[in-house]
Amino acid sequence: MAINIKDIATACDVSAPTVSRALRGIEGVSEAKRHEILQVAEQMHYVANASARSLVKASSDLVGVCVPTLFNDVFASVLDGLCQGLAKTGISMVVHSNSYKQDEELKWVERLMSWRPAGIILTGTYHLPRLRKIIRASGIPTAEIWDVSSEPIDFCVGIDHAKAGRQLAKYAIELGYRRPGFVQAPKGHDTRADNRFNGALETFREAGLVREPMIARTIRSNNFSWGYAGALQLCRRRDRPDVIFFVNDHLAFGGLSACETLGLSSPRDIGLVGFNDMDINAVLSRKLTTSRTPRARMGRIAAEHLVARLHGVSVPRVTELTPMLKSGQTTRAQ
Amino acid sequence: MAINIKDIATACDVSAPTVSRALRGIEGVSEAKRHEILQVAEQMHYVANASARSLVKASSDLVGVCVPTLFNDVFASVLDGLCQGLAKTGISMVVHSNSYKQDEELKWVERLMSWRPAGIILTGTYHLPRLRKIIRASGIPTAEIWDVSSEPIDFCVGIDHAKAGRQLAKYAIELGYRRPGFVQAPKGHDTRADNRFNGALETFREAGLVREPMIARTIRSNNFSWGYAGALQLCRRRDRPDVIFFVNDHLAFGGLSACETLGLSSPRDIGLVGFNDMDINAVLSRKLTTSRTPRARMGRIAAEHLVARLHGVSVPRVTELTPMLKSGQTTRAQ
DNA sequence: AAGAATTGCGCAAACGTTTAAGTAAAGGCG
DNA sequence: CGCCTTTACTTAAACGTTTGCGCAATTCTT
Repeated sequence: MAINIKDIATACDVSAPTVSRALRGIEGVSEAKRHEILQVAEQMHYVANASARSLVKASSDLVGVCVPTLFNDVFASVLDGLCQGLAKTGISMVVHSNSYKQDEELKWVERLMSWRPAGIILTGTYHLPRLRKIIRASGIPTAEIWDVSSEPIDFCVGIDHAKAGRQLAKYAIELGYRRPGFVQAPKGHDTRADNRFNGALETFREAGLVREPMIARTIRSNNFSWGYAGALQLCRRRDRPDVIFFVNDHLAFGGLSACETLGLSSPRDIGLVGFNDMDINAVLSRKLTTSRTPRARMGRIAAEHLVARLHGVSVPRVTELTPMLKSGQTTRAQ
Repeated sequence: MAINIKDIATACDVSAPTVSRALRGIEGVSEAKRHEILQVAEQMHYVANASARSLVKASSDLVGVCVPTLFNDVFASVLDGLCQGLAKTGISMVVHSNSYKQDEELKWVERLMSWRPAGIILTGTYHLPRLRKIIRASGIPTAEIWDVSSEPIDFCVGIDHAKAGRQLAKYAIELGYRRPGFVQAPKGHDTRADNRFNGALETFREAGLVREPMIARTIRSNNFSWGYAGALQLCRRRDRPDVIFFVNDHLAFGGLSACETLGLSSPRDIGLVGFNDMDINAVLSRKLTTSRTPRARMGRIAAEHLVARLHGVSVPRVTELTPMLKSGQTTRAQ
């Protein structure tokens, strides 16, 4: 049915390997023949068979990418950056969203492996042991993004979330906040968020300010209502926090609305702190205090490093980028 | 290096085809042998070679998905829905974001074809003629989502954007708005947005209300500032519009900020209308007037239909879903 | 109990490409 | 002119699966 290399070979009166070489631009084919072959291939609508190629090469030009969610500019940015960085090298992306579930990530990687992918990109540095083992054993170049670890599977490009949490907490303390509240994910749901939380909490503890942290750990169908519900829960306490840290900006926006609902005004009555600096923040009249994560850069670097690795060039095991604190109008002025 | 079916065959003292049949759960292998084979495969860490399988089957268990952008809840929703709908059937998604560029979509499809994908999912129903030809010729089940057309390549699942535009315009006219402005994409950039625009404009024209429509056609680095800039442009005109239609909610939020900057209050001084009903809208104290697009449902249906097609079951050529008008607080009350 | 049907398996070929090894012709050099 | 090198190609084998066919052993029929 579909045209293959042999059909072209017959049409051009040469052998299959010659066609193969001509198509790949490899030495050993006369200029005349090559030209003829390319022309015939074009007009016969020849489409190479990637499976056959992968079979003999024992490796494909596919790269697997697993993100925890697609409903987040961070991962959209990363995917977008990867897409642009990889597409020009002829690599295709096999994408999966695992809803923050490690076992689903593992299952997906196991399926992915059957394609002998050229590279793998995972989110975060916490994975099931079996996953680490499988990937390590395969020797496939693997990037872990968004988080950093001293012992990546292969190499990582990300930020130190605990540090980021500390930075935000330190800033809040300087502003005079003393009773922090946290709208978090259930433990283990989002390890990076947990790390930010722990970093922030530690900082408050070291300043001797917090014993029992006020935490809301609910999850809702979407990020905004999750933040809304969490903020509501915290603000209704008798010892209402004077500042709330949200898992990310999405939740913080929800929190902002919750405060309005309760008649609380930010920053007068309560401080609100997000994370990521979503694009929407740029156009808000009352900007959120948050931390700008360099996600586009992260995607670009991850793509570059991965491509380098595919060419056999070695890359740094750990590439730590730094988020930038952005003081907004949801915390009091200095 | 990697374990293959023959290694297992040797270890179990059977032939390769028997192992193949055992692993695939196909008749013709005794229960005892099958059990032994599965066990040995497991402990030898056997990973099937998808390329080899695809080669002989002349088709892979990959599905290609192309979206115009990832920075939009609509396509995040769709991808998420597809991911969940397809993953359980063992299908992997090859994803590409083409930045609304048709020629890039074409190039990507050409690359994709080399994998002999089981299915293809495209966004919208406008494509380069060559792309239609290629896909039609391949006979690969193909879904076109987000838009509908009476002549889909194969089948489509989406909404009628012109109708959606008309619905919003009709509502605005009922509310008494008479001088619409439009913050649009450059012509041809986003065909669906153009259709919504045309539908809305027509409706105003039919009501005898508009001669020369007021249009801002700028693009900015992100949607929010794009809407901001567009609104600014329209509001500074001497004959300022009394209602502005934005390509989507993202832009409308930017527009809302622009109005605040200019000291204009919505809905008192100006009406603002978005599209999509982004999740954030649910928690805003002043909700945007917009149109709720059934994107999650769209993704689910597209996945279901595609899976059905893969099993040889036929599906309706055109599945039209309907968006739901959501009146908010950025247009005056009825 | 003889023939027919079924079960459980092996053998060989095929899928489309790449790669290694080989060969004939052409060109270079003394 | 004979030898060596280079160029342009061919042939054969390999990659890991699946599939169609064949064949023996077992079970079922009458």
